Amino acid sequence: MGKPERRQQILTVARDVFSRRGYHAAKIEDIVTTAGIARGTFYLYFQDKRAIFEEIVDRTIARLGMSIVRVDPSDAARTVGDQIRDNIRRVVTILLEDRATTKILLSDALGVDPAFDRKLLAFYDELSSMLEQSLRDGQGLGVVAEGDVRLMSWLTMGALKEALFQIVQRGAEYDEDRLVDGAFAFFRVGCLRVDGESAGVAQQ
Amino acid sequence: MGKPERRQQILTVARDVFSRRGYHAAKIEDIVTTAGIARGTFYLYFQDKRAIFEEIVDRTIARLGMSIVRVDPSDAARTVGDQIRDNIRRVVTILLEDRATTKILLSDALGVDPAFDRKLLAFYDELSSMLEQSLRDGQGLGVVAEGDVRLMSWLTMGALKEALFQIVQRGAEYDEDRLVDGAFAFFRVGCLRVDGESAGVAQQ
DNA sequence: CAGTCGACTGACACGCGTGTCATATTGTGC
DNA sequence: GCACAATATGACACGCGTGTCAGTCGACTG
Repeated sequence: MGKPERRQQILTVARDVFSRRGYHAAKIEDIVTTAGIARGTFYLYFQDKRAIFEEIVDRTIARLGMSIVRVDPSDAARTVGDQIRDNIRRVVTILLEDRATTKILLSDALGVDPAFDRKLLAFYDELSSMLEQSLRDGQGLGVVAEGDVRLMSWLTMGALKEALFQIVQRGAEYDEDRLVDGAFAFFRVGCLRVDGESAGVAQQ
Repeated sequence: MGKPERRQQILTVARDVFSRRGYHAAKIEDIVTTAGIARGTFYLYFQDKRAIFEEIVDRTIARLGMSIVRVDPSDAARTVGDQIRDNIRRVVTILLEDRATTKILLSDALGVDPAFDRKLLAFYDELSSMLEQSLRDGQGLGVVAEGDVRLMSWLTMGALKEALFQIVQRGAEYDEDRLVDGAFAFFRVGCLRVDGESAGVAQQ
């Protein structure tokens, strides 16, 4: 087996092991025996456990980062709603494509080590800021509800994260379109239909 | 110091250490030195590291479980909307009350060990099922939008979890009312205002 | 066939953190 | 101020997983 193939093989095996056991419970021994190689071979290809983990997660993070396209309200071809929906779809597609990595990203990636935590939180921050800015722009255009955009961006990100986590966590099949449309509808009109009857104070 | 006080002291210190360092990075040594006691003393009060962690998390989980009250549509005094808002408020109050524990619960609790993971996931499942059932009931009453209730319950839970996580993670002050009202508004009417213009397929 | 080189091997040493236990210290009733 | 229990101590042994490195193997070369 050539060097690049071996490297890729170890990466794939490691991804599955991390996904199954979680970062801390996953032993190099597990990866090595599953891959059918010796302990030492692993260290010819990766510096250490953290390095291979980081590489696995980084790939998906990078793809996610690329997948989000700024909404252009002046685009005559695609409505703002459709552009938003497309963003959701791209994120969902990437994350459902490689479920093992998604599970790692959404449940084990935090708590690996302080430096990596910072990196991951920085990524989420970046996403969140981008979303926040988009929402603010949207408010100016009247396509986003009034209110705290920072909170909205958290709520939005969290909603999608949890849905994707549940789907990959349970290994359940779940139709991509169903998820994208369901999430989009949720962001567009919420889920409660209690308008008018609530005696609560209106926000803002 | 009496036995119960000492026990409580260790619990409090441990909570802070877990919150700061995360489960795996937190050493018994850290807890013990912070509490100003000897290593052996710790083991007089708790069986092991996992046991004290579990006790910390269990408390909050139990409180959360108790805090959610079934919505009663026939209640003349409180509208359905207000009852839902109250549920959100109770959850938020509990989780913002003890931010250290909330941070542990929302970022470190998964990946501690397989048995504990199952337990935690079972709890989330329970919450999710309860919510799902409520949403289904709500659909019957016309106060919940049509659509996949399971997905809605994930989106809802995730939205709240992320918002709370971000707040405690950053140690940011965030007004409880602002959060409750913002989240409620989000669940009620979403955040996008792109009605009519979207050429996308309507869900369901 | 000897020589060289890259890929692979796996026994082992090392560090680290946990949990124990024999001992010390503190507190209490008489 | 003694006896005895309750509480606390911390050096230590143990297990475990990581990362290393001296050495094997086979392929290719002149």
